[in-house]
Amino acid sequence: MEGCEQMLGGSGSVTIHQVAERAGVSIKTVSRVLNHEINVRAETKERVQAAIAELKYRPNPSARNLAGNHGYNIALLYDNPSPSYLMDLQRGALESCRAEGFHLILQPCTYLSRDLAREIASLVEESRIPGVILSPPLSDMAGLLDQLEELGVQHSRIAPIDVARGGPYVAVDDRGASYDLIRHLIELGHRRIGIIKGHPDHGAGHWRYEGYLKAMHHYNLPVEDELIAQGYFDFDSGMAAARQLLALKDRPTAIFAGNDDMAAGVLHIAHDLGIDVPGQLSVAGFDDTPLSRHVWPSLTTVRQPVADMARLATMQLIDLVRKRGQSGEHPAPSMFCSLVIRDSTGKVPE
Amino acid sequence: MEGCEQMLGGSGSVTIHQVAERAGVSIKTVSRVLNHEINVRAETKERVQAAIAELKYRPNPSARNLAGNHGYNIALLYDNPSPSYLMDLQRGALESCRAEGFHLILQPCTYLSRDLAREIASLVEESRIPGVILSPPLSDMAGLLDQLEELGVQHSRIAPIDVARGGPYVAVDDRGASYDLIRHLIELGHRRIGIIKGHPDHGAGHWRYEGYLKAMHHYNLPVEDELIAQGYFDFDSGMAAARQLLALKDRPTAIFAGNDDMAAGVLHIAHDLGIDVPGQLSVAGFDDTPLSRHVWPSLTTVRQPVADMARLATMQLIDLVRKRGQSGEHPAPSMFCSLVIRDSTGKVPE
DNA sequence: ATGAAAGCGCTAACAA
DNA sequence: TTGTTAGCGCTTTCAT
Repeated sequence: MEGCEQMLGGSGSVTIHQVAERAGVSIKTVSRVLNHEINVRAETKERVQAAIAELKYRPNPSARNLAGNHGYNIALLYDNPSPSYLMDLQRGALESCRAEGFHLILQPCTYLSRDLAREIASLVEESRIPGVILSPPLSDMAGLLDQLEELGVQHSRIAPIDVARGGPYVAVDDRGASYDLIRHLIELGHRRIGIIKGHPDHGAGHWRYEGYLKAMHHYNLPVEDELIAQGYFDFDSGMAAARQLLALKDRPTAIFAGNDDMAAGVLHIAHDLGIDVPGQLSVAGFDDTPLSRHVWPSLTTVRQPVADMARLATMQLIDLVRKRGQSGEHPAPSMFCSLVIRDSTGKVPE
Repeated sequence: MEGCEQMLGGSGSVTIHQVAERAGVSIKTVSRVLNHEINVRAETKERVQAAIAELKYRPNPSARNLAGNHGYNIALLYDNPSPSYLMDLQRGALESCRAEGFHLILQPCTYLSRDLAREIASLVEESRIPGVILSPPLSDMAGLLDQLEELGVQHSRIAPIDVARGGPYVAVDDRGASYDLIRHLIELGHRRIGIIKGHPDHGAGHWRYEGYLKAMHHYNLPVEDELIAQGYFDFDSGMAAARQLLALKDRPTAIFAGNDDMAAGVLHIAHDLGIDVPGQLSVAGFDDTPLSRHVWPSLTTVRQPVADMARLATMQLIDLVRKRGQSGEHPAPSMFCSLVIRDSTGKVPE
C-alpha cells in the first residue's frame, strides 16, 4: 500500500498534503516554509525542506494564485526591441521565474499607444499580476509608472533613464562603456568621429551619447554638430543617418552608432557608396548582437549582459512582491558594469 | 448600491457568479457556455453571452486549471532557432492563446539532451499542461512524440519532416518555394548553382534541398556533388560551407543557402575572398529574416508566414485539448503556401 | 510556534 | 436543459 505514493507521484503531482504527512507536520507549516515565513522552528523547517526535496514537491502555481492575495504571474512588458535583445531578456526573466515558482507572462506593447495604461490595467487585473518587468522604452513611461503604483502593482525596470524614481532597476554603465569605446577609436588614430544617437525615448541613447561627448572633450577633440545624427535604434534610421554623415565634405573616419542595427545600416550605406570599411571608415555599434558578427566586416561593439540584467530585475521584482508592503525599504538598485568591448577582429583591448 | 458592481469590477475581477446572476442562471450554465458544451438552449446561451460581454468577464485561468481535469497552460517548445524566427513563433502562439484564454509557457529545450523526455515529462506534470507546440527540430523527435502520447499530452507540430505521423501540423511548401527560387536563379542565367543544405534534423533542410534537385533536373542542369555542401542553419556552418564551395576550381556563380543565417556566412566569406557580390556571385537565403536586409548586398530570400503558422498550430492544439479524446478525428493538417520570393532589389518576380 | 477551518473561482459528478 | 454539491491545492484568517 505504501507503493501508492509512487503511483500518485507519477500521474498527478505531489501535493502539500503529502509533504506535510512525510514531515509529520500540518500543511500550514509546510506553507510557512514555502513562503519564507518566520514563525517556524529551524528544526521543523529542515524536516519540511527535506520532505520537499525527497518528494520533489513543487507548489502548484494555480492553487497559490487562487488562494493567495497576490498572484504568481509576473509580466514582461516590451515594445519591439530587436529580437535577439528580447530573447535574452526573456531567457533571464524565465530563469528567475522558474527558480522562484512564478509564471512569466509575455506582454507585447505599443509604447506610444494611448490605450497603453488601460491595456496594462486590464491585464494586471485579469491575471492578478502583482508585478511587471519594464524594458526600454517602457521603463520610462511616467504615466504608466504612475498607474502601476495606483493599482498597487510592483515594477522592476531595465535600463531606465530616470533612475531617481522609486523602485528597483537594473542598468549597465552605458556611459562608461561608450566612453571607453570612443577612447579606443581615438587611440586608433581617429579624430573625426561621427555619432548616431539612439532613440530619444530610450535611456541608453542618452548615456551612450554622453559617453561620446565626455571622451571627445577629454581628448580635446571638437564636437561638431554636423558629426551628430539622430537615429532611432533601427536599421533604416541608421541608413538615413549614415547617408547624412557620409555626405559631409569632410567625412568622419569613424562612426559610432548607438546600437548594432544602426551600425549595420551605416555599413550598408558605406558599401553602397563604395567607401572601404575599415580602410576609409571604421564603424562601431553597441550590444554585441549576432548581427554584429554576421555583417561584413564584423563590427566593433560592446557586449551587454542582457540576460543577467533581466534575471536580476526579475529577482528584485519577486522579492518586492513577496514582502508586498512589509517594509518601506527598496532593494538597492544594482548597477552592472561588465561591459566588454569587442573590436572587429574579436580582440578585447587592454 | 448598484454602483457597487463598478467598484468591484475595478479592484477584484468579475467572477462567474456575477455573470450567472446577471443572466439569471446558475453558475453551471455559465460554465457550460464558457466551455462550448452542448446542452444549453440557444436563448439561454445568448443571455449568458450578453452578460459576459457587458461585464467584460474573463474566466480565471488559475481556477479552471485547478478545478478542471486539464490545464489551461500550453507550452511552446523550442531549441534555439534564430531569435527573429522564434519571436515570430511566439507572437503567433501568444495571439491564439490570448484569444482562447490559455496561457503560453515558454520552454527552451536542448533537443539533443538525453534528459529531454524527462524534462518535458516533469514540466507537463507540474504545470498540468494538456498540450505542447513543437517547433523544429523538436517536431521530429520521435522519442519525444512517443512519450507525449504516453503521457496523454496533445501536440501540434510546426514544419515537421514526418508528416505521416498522427496529429496536427502546420507546414509551408518549402520544396515548391525552393524550386521557384532556383528557377529564378536559372532564368537569371545561372548554370552552376551551389547549395548549402540545412540541418539534417530539420525538415525544412530536406524539402529545400529537394526543391533544388527538382529545379536542376527540370532544367537539365547537372547536379554535381562538389556543389553540394552540408550546413547546420547557423552562420558559422554557412561560412565553412562557403569556404568549401568558393574554393572550387570551377566556382559556382550562385549559392543557395538553406536559410538566411548561412547565406550571411556565404556573403561574409565572399567578401573576405574579394569576390564581388552580386557581380561574380549571387547569394540566396531563405526565411526573410531582418538579417537578409541588413547585410550587404541584401539577400534574395523567401518569406515564410511564421507567425501565421504558429497561430494556426496553436489553434489546432487548443481544439484538440478541448475535445480531448471526444472523437478520433484529427483536424486536417494545414498547408500554407504563401511563400514569396524577395529578390535582392526587393522586387518580387512574376 | 503550530494547527484547524474556510474559501479563492472554477469544473465535475450527480441530481432534478 | 438546468441546478446542486463537492472539491482542485493552496493561502488565509483565527485559534491554540
